[in-house]
Amino acid sequence: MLRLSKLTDYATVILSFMAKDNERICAAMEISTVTGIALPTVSKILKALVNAHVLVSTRGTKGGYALATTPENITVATIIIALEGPIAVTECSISQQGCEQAAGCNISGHWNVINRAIYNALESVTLADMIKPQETLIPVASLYRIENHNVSQ
Amino acid sequence: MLRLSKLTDYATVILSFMAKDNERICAAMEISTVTGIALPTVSKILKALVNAHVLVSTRGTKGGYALATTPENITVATIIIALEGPIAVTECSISQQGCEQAAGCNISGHWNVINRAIYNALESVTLADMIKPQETLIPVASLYRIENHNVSQ
DNA sequence: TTTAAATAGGACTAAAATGGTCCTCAATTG
DNA sequence: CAATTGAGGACCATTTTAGTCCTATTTAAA
Repeated sequence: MLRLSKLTDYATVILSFMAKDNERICAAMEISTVTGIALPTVSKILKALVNAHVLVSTRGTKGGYALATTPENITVATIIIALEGPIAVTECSISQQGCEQAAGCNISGHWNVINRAIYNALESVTLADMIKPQETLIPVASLYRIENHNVSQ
Repeated sequence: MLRLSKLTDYATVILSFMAKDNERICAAMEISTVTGIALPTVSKILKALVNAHVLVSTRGTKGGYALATTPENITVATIIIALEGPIAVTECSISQQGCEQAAGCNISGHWNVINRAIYNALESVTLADMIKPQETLIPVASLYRIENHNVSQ
């Protein structure tokens, strides 16, 4: 189903909450209470987001987490990569050593096209978009097809 | 990583082989030999593709599988849906009952935009594209961004 | 200077999804 | 009627994922 993991889903919920009042420092405990996600799980997610430079953290009493930049500059692609690693639909698109399938696998180039398309779609939606009321987004819902898009002249 | 399953990956390999000489009826055994994928696994995939009307089958001696339509009419989206079910990046985009997260989940509408973008990207590549030599595809690799695409007038 | 509150990092366990195999039945051809 | 091939589904083993917990480390405040 091309599903992303629950942790990534949680991450968007957490970040959406933090983006509503950005600049503010939130403790993991507070986020857990507000979102209803268990504290250890929240911690795990926040740590991953710090490693990916989506959040910055301060330790000690009064410490916590805050957005590293404005919600406009945080894309869905960045969030997904932080939690799940590089966006690639097939195994062979990541490890460059190609697949061991003897005969008919010269299709990896085509997967790369698809990967790029998906990546760009995910890169095009930011955290700021996510916290807008839904109505504003609906007109954008009619969408893209590669064959209609005359990119190569 | 937004990965699709191995079975789906195998399916594209199998279909690429079948598309090279379409119209021809291939037995599961033959496909297994050619692709190097174990027979029971090949069978499982072929059955799923028949259920999704991507392939048609004939039983009995001299039976086997053939494409249900031309490679131009079989999209990557169709193949993925056949093996993995509907394309949806989050759980809540499938089950319409919404998530139980108490507070801040009014972002499902935004996921739908992303789902549509991904779906359309996958719908835009056909089996016929997949069996073309890679070179022809590379110019298309510069890609799409929602914000540049003035769809709603 | 001590204490409490907070994150960092990683190990570990349990649960769920996936991959892969196998068995029995049904259909078709020679 | 026998051989070949697909249909359908049950099943197990493995891998992945989710979730928890423990032990530092850092910082602010008492």
